[in-house]
Amino acid sequence: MALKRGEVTGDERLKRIWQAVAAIPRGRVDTYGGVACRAGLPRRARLVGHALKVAPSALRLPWHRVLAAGPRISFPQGSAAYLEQRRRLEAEGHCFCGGRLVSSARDAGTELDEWLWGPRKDGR
DNA sequence: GTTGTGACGACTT
DNA sequence: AAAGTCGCCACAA
Repeated sequence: MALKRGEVTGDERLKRIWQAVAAIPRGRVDTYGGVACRAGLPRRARLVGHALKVAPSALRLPWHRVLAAGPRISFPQGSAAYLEQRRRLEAEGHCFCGGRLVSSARDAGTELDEWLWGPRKDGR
């Protein structure tokens, strides 16, 4: 309807991204690239950021669990958003050092993949 | 239609 | 290790 270019405005993708973000379990974090990949949109990390920005608060998306590569918070250090995200992450059992998120499991050099989503043997 | 910017990431120098 | 560059795409001016 109403949309030209033979496609939607991207709302479908936004929903997909929101769904992927909502699927992040508590106490777990993911990166923009990871969310994009899970949403079926590889290389669209920026799109994920945009999706989160335009995401309605009514969705109750755990946006604070989405971090930039690093893992670090994408917001400028010291900004309100940065502090809030950090606080929420700490409330879920994460630790922060400087601009970097430090997990107790990561300390030994655990692979980021395992640290992020754990071993998935279903081969998916 | 072009340009710049952005809640990014990966690669290259 | 740090900075620069490119890719990718949506949106505002």
